Amino acid sequence: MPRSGEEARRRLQQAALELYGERGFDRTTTAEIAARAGVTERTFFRHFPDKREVLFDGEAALRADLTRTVADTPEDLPPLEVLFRAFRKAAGILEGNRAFAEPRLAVIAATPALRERDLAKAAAMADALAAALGERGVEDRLAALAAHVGWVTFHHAAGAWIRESARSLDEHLDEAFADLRALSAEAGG
Amino acid sequence: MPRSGEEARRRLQQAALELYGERGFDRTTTAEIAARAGVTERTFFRHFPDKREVLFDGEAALRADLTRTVADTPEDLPPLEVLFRAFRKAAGILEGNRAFAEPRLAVIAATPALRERDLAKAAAMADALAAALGERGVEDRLAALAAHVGWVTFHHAAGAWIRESARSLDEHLDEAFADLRALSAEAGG
DNA sequence: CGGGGTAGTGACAGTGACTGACGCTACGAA
DNA sequence: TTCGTAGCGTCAGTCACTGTCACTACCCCG
Repeated sequence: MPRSGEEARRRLQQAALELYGERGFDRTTTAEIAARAGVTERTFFRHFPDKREVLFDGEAALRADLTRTVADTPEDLPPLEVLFRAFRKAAGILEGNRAFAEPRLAVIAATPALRERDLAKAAAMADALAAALGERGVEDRLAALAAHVGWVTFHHAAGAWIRESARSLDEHLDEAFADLRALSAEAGG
Repeated sequence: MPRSGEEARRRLQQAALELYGERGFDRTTTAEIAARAGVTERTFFRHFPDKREVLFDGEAALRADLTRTVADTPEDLPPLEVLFRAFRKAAGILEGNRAFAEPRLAVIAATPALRERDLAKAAAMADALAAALGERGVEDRLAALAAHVGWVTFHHAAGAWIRESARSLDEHLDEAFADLRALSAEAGG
């Protein structure tokens, strides 16, 4: 029924998130998601390659945004600092999506199949960030390490932000990266 | 046909590995695996929960072996050193399984669905190692970090061992952990 | 204003992963 | 020998996912 295509896509995401939350991922069928979104099952698979991916649609945009920011950061800063600034810049997008992000993380945490996909997305994200750092001249292995560490720190901050509604994602990012610096400092040797 | 149960299991693993290598993971059906192993498709799913898991059967045993070794290491050593010794001790198991390990890694590297599962197994392994370190009195966050870093280093060494047949897994482990120490030393700050 | 291209969709059929239920048989213990 | 059980075969069924074709709303160009 929806004409624009983008609208159907959004309704499918919303319906999937609701149903995964209500009955659990395993006990909801793609046909049910499509029905709640007012389309056919076939249309679901036209928008998303599989039943899991419907919850990870924003990742590509986030990845593009982060890597572009990393590439465009002008100053000659240490790798983790570059990542930190990119995360702070991207935080705004997430802040506006909290109503979607919160139940999303809850469902992922409760579903092994979704945690698996989440790990794969994290690995892809780290690879992309490492490549972006490499473009800045950071040596390969150092870039890879910084990208992985940076991403898990961001992920950690996002989780804390969801659990602790009171403070902003920016504050959680500041705190997480401060903790990281402290950890690194005391781990010397 | 096989009577012991364990024999059917091994034949299913062997058949799956061969077929995944010959036609690729996506183009082999569980029925074909079962047929080559001389059993029914239903029996395949009695031994393995899904089509991917047939390649990850040894992980539980390896995990048990590693955590036990970590727990039993008597001296008061730094966390990464404890892990390093556990890996060296477990290396013997893998050395004897090279004929299985080599094509296995090739298939995993070539198949996104299997890489996803591999990442999940790595995360589970790191969690188990972190818990084992925690039992030794290592502080939680430090244990988690050491476990993750240790596991990726082990994984890295195992990959190098597969690619470079000439040298033993022990040698690759020595080199990987030496590299890790050098990296950590130069990263201070 | 009319006609053709196209993007998004519905309908339908089909494959293959995975599950539940039931019955059979080989084998070890009593 | 008999009985319990573990491993297996068989069958039916659900559901994720795919290929194909036809339809329709919209958009652009004439």
